[in-house]
Amino acid sequence: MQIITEKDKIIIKNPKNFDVVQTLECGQIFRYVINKNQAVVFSQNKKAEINFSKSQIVIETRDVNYFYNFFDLNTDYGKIILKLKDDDLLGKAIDFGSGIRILNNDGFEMLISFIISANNNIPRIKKSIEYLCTNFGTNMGDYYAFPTLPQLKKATVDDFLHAGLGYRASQMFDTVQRLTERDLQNLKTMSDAEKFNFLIGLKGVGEKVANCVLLFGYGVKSVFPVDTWINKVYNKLTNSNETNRKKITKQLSVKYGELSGYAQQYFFYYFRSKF
DNA sequence: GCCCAGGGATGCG
DNA sequence: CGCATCCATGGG
Repeated sequence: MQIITEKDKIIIKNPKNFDVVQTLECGQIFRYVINKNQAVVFSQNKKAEINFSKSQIVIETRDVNYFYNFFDLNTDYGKIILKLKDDDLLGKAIDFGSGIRILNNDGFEMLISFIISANNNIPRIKKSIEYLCTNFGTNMGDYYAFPTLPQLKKATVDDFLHAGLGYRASQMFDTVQRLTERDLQNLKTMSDAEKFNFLIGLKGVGEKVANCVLLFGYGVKSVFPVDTWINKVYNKLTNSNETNRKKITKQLSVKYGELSGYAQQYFFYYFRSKF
């Protein structure tokens, strides 16, 4: 595929391993709208409008550099797929979702989003996040930005309840109040293990949520988040009835190593779509 | 009414 | 440690 960048536009001709719908609907992002051959995607305070067809993807945005990296356009997914495709379990999932790319999203936005995601469903997660944006994020004119940490510190437990967080409201309040902007800066310089340990120390963050934040918010591809779907996948593929997600997480991340995050997304998208 | 959703916190042994 | 139970909320 050929990538051409202009002042406020990224043009991708003959896209390979880049399917806009698959990339947006594989569960890694909650702020987007798809309408036929168009999509709008939000990250932090930024927006990108996308027109796509089989032969071309055009991304229009005021933040070309940001979204070039956001859509991971420096990564060769053909190579990744080549390494993973031999795997006995993964072949079909990759055939089904070969256009998935793992977005380089914002760490704080992923942290808040995936705290909300715990024991929740995607439509409701989207609603809650939308509520937080419109009530605490900056008005950008035709949309609201994702709230910054200082903005979200103004939210009360009741606000989080109104956002539909349920029992996660108090956890969210605790974490938002405790987090400092220095923490967010420090996170960027920590090792992967240090990041993980810091994250699971926060209320509402366990192993799965921490791994999602690492994978989608900090570009750590060696983690394998195990949710209810991956749990089902694992049991189906191994013909078992394992419920210990820690065991599953360890086994799968050992099996797929540095490519765990990619493998996880192919599995998740395939099984959630088909079953 | 029951079961489920991109699970985590808590308590108990 | 490992394990069971509980947790708001909305949709099917």
